[in-house]
Amino acid sequence: MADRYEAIAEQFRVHGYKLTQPRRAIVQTLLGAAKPLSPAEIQQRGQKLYHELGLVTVYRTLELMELLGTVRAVHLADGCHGFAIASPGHTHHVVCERCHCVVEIAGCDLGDFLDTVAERTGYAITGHWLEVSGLCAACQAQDAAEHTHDDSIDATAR
Amino acid sequence: MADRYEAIAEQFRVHGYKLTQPRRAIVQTLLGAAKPLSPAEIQQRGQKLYHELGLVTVYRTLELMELLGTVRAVHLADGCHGFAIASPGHTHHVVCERCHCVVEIAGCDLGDFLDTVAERTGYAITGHWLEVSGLCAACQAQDAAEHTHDDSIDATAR
DNA sequence: ATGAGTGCAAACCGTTTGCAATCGG
DNA sequence: CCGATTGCAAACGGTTTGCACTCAT
Repeated sequence: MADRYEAIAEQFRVHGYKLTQPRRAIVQTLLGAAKPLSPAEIQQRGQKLYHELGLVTVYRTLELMELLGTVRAVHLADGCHGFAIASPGHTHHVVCERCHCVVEIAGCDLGDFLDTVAERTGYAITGHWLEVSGLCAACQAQDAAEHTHDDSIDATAR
Repeated sequence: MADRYEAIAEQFRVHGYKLTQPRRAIVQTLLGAAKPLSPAEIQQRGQKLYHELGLVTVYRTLELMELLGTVRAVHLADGCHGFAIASPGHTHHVVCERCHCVVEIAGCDLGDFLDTVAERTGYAITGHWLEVSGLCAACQAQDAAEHTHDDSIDATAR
C-alpha cells in the first residue's frame, strides 16, 4: 500500500510536479477506494484528509494523473463510473455490478483475438479498451444467502 | 442497407413505437454514418433529411433505440465518441484512430480469457465491454504513401 | 523567493424536463 | 380521433476557466 503511494509520488516528482497537500489527499483517497470514484466523491472523501480540498483541484489532478498514467477512467455499458488508480502497464478493471468495487487484472491474453480481428477487418490494431463486469465474491455470497431464504445476512457480505 | 433499415423499423413497430419522420431521419443518418455520431452531429446531418429535427428528439430517440438494442454508445480511452448502429446480438466495434470510421465485429472469442479472469478474481463474470482501436485500411494506405515520400496522395485513400 | 498550484465564483456546454402544439396509427 | 411524439425554452448538473492568493521547492 505504502509502496503504491510511493510509486505514484515518484511519478509526480520525476515529471517535475509538486506533491501538494491536496494532491496527496486525492491520491490517498483513490488508493483507499474499492470502487471507481467520481470527481465529487473524491472531493468528499478527500476532505477528510485535507479539509480545504476543492473540486476544481480534483479535476486538475485527475487530468494530470491520467497524463502520468496513474489513474484511469472506468466506463461501462451504463456510462462512466469514475476514476480508479491504474497500475503501470496495460491492465484492465473488473467491476462488480452490485457494489461497483473493482479489481485490476494484469495479464491480458487478447493477442490471438486481436490478430483475428485484424485479419477480418483489415485494420492495423493499435490498442483496445476492455472492461469486465460481474459479481464480486461478497455480492455472490449475499445472493446465495438470500436465495436460500436465510434471513441472517452475513455482516461480512458486503 | 434497405434491410438494415427495415430491421430497425421492425423493432419500433414490434414494441409499439411510432415511426415518425424525425425518427426515420435519425435512423437513416446513423445508417449512413461511417463513424459514431454525437447527438449534435446526428441532428445536423439529420436535418438534411427532416429539416425540423430537434436536438431533444435526437436524445429521446437514442435513448429509445438503446433500449431496443439497435444503437450503442461507443467509448474509447479518450472519451465518448458517440453513438453507432448496433447489430442485434453481442458485437464489438473497431474504431479507426485517424478517421473514426467503425466496423462491427460479430464473433467474440473471449470465453477463455474471461474464464481465467473469473478464476483469478473470484468474480462471477456477467458481461464485458470491449472496443478496439486501430488504423483502417484507407488510413494505413495514406500513411504508407506519406512515408515513401510519394507526394501523389491517392484520392481513394481516405 | 517565485512560479506552480489552489480555491472561489462565474462562465460554459451538453443533457434533461415541462408544456402546449402536432402527427401517426 | 386521441394519445404518443415533438420542438421550444428553461432548468439542470457536471466541467472548465479567470483570477488573486498561497504553498512547495
